[in-house]
Amino acid sequence: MSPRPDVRQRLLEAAEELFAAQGASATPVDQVLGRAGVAPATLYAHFGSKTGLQAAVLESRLARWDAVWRAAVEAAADDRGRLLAVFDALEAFAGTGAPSRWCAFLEAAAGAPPEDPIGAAAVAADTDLLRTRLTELARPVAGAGAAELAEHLLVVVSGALAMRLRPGAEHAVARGRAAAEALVPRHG
Amino acid sequence: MSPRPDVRQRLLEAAEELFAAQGASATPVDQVLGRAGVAPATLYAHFGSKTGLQAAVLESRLARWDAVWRAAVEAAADDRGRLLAVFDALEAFAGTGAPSRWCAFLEAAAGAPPEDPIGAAAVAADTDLLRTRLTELARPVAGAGAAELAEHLLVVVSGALAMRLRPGAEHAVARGRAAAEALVPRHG
DNA sequence: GTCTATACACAGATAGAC
DNA sequence: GTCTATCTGTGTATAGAC
Repeated sequence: MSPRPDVRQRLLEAAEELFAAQGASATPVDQVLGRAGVAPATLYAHFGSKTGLQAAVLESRLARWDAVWRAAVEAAADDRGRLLAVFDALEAFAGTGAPSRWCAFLEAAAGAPPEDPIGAAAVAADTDLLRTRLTELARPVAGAGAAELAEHLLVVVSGALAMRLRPGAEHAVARGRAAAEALVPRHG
Repeated sequence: MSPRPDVRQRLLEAAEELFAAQGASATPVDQVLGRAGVAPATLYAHFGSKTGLQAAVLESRLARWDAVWRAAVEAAADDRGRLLAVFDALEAFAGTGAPSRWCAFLEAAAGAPPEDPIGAAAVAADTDLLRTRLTELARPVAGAGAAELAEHLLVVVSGALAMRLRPGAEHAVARGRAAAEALVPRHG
């Protein structure tokens, strides 16, 4: 019960907020340190480098996204609703934690060179989760066409995330959902 | 007829290639100078700042994209083809100039803070062109539903661009086109 | 208009004490 | 484990000569 508990956790939270809001590459380490109230050496003792910190943030973020999406699926009423629940999850996820500019995984991929292991791994894990779960959820709706429908929805979800970079970012998820609804057949 | 003509143009071309391949924020000015074979002071005499250079690059790039897209529309056979020609244009555009990692306009928006005038203006101009022309082209296909269909396609196009950041980037445009084809009715 | 040389700022990371 | 203080590299931009 020291007056400064869970330094690692505080660093993670500070970094996640700032990285989400501004982008990781646009966020100096000093700013994370300032918000967490921690000294530089401590950060490097825990995470080794800024990249290590970023990897830890993305890992934690992916776990949270996974949980939020799962909950949204469970809350949905029917097969079609469960498939489209990814958009409920996107909205719910924006509510948890700090506001984020756009997708942290795409941002990591965009901000780092293609061969960078951390950016590549993070976006690969995110993509894998999206593709796998969308395919599962599409099966009751589209049967043998599930993989194809899931692929189309993966494009639309990615598009909804990219739309957050365009003017009118507030409507990005709603626009994505509208496009997706036009894509998913009304009844299996 | 000096031995070093069109310094401005050479800077623009060098910057466009490097910015497209690596992202503007990840590209140091020195690298542009090296490729163009030009001294630092010359760049600042012409463009004022790195940001100014980036703005000039984006302007030139938008003009090229506009022309390529226009040509793709003219080459298409029917109304539906003209609407979907945006995907032909995306492929053709990737062929012109240097290879690019993903969309330079979205990259500018992602790499700069939201209030940054240059990133915001560039992505706004690009978005406006996409939305306006897609709506025009959707009219013969969807009539009164043109605006709505265009909005859906804007999401899909943005998604195709974002898919270039995910594993399997080579198939990004093809996947976008497949999703779009499922969205556009077969005959008006 | 273009060059050489350099100023200035800041970011990521470390040394060594406590 | 955490802190204070600092080192080092690099990036943008400019001064001043030609």
